[in-house]
Amino acid sequence: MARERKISLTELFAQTKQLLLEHGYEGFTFGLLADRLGVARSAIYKYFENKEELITAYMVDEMEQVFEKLTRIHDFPAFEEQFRFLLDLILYHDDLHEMIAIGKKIPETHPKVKENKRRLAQFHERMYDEVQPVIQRGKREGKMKPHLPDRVVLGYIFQSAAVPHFPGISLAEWAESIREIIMHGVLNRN
Amino acid sequence: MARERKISLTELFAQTKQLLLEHGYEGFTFGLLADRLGVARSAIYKYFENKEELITAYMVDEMEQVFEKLTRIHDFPAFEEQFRFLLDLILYHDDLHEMIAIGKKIPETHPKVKENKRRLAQFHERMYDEVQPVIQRGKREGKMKPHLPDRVVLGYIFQSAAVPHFPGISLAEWAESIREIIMHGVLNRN
DNA sequence: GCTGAAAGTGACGAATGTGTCACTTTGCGC
DNA sequence: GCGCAAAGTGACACATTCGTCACTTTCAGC
Repeated sequence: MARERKISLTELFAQTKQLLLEHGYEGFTFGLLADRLGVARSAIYKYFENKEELITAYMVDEMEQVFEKLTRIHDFPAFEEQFRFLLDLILYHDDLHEMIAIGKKIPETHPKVKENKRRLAQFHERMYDEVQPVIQRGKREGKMKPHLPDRVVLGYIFQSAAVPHFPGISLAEWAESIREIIMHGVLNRN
Repeated sequence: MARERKISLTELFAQTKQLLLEHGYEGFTFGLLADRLGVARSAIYKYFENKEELITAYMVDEMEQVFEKLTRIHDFPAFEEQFRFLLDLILYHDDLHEMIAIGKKIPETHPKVKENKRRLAQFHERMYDEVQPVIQRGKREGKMKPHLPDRVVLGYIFQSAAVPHFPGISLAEWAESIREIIMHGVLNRN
């Protein structure tokens, strides 16, 4: 019973992501976004009251997708496979941690923003809950060093996605190297 | 033959760093900085023409200090000590990589900015040149895995500083864990 | 004390971002 | 076709940042 949409939510979130990565949270404006979508700035206000709400909504959406993928970790029977899956998921998702950093800066101006941030924090916890058993299983089976704190191991794996890509080194080679370092370190076994 | 300074360059750079970490490049303004320094905004223009110039100048200053420390790596005779020194330097300098990321966003509006960015890039190269021999020495002495690309190893070590600190885990314990992972990985030797 | 030069101030016009609102456009159900 | 409601537009008032400039303050040397 209404006019056809010019703005697709998918496209809007995609461009939001792009702009956030390029300009950071404070450099993100409705004007920039509207230009990219080929639409008037005021049109975006039909969907989101301000940039805090829009950005947190985008992040919830992104988190949902990643979480969805992550839960498939339980489809693998062996620890080694689970660990490998986790590393792949994170290494080929290298912009997530930047988003997390940006998320921390968003002030809770409106109730909707507060609600979105609450959901984000919840996702974070749920992801941790999902993965920690894998880590503990690795320790229990004697495959992972027991004295390393779980949170540090997870934070470490997560952060590895941010290691810069250098020209001359392919993505696959890069990922393989990072995976090897996480598992066995840079030094030879003495 | 002039009036006493109210603005100290040291203090100015310190607050610049603070503000950059809190608000990012695009959220940094002369107004914010002037407030923190207890000075009029226009006073800062006596020293820097705009924020690009100020920020790049600060970064050059910071880089100089880090580089200065880094060169002491050659004071250590053994590879193990050099490697340990490198890790300590980076792990206890955990905001550097954020600065690098910010540096990439700065547009070259003025000649002075261009010059500063040139010097920054040069520092980057010089730091790499300083450390690469250590990596190669480790490989030559059979202590480091030869198939890992030098740049990935260095990028990796550098990036490790960004692993988040969790409450309940002391800085020392954190650093010790990270160091262990970099050297030998998270898995037990099968 | 007078002077000159560096240090700092306050106010201005220009540019950009924000949120809102009256308005137009579009398409579905009747 | 008519009407209605959702989608999108353009302009307005307000706030913030930017760079500049004429001005005042301070202090060292004469």
